[in-house]
Amino acid sequence: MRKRKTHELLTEVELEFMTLLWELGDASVRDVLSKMDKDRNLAYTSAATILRILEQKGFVSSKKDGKSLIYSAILPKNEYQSRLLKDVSAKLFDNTPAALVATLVNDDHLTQDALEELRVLLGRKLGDDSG
Amino acid sequence: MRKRKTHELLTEVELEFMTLLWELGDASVRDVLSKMDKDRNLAYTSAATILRILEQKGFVSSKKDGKSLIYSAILPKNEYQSRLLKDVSAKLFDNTPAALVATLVNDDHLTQDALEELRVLLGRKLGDDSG
DNA sequence: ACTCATCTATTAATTTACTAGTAAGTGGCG
DNA sequence: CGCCACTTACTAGTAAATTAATAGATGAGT
Repeated sequence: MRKRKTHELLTEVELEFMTLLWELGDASVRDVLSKMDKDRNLAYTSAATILRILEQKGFVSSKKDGKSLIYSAILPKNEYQSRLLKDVSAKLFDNTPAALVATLVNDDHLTQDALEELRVLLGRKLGDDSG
Repeated sequence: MRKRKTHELLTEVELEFMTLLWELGDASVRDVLSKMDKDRNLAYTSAATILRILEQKGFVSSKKDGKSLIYSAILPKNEYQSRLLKDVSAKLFDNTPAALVATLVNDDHLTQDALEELRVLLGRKLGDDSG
């Protein structure tokens, strides 16, 4: 038997929908569909199903408005960002976030400006720029 | 129809096996099994299946040694680390790695030492900029 | 109130992931 | 050689993820 999933992480499609909800705030099925790429071509009922599943899993809530449901995210985006990074850090970076950042920094995806931004951020976190 | 997967990212169990292979270097099915937690209780044939699948997907290679196969990782760990972070950055941080790091840094999972480590790292990167 | 467009809920089909059993093959050793 | 422990290959079964069709409910306009 496989272990029962705990629903702490979003699946691919669930993340796609949550991203839209995070941007939209409150949104109906129709709203979410409208915000998708046209070439996504997802059936209305499919979108409705995904949103219902997200609600079952506790990621979003819904309230009735006329005959339709208005969904909104319960799980905040920044909280999920933290959660995922924690998972990635544990699974692939030996629980050493510094190693994770090192990979990013050394991977020349970062512009000089981004690096500067990070230094400012770190400086603030470390208290001041001395020592 | 669903889109066919491209096999660029590892599944949960595949990552578990790759992690062991990265540590072991060359390894037989038996070797990998031995390195697992005892309470994992995975059948020998299950492990053999996972490794064969990893080979089909091109993540590992194998060579015959006596009657058994010796597997070794083709995909280097650091390359996969980069690949995954790129994916996470794109899907959840708007392709802005600095935002990703900001989340980590602000999440007080980081010890003071880890923060120091990061500053050193950044200093080095910002120091030897040549352009 | 009736119609109808639109919505939700249920069900189903397909694919992938994971696990393991069965069968078939092979090397080593008496 | 012939046995046997062990290995790989094949097959199957279950669960989760994704998509969508069908059926049932309901609000809005006439």
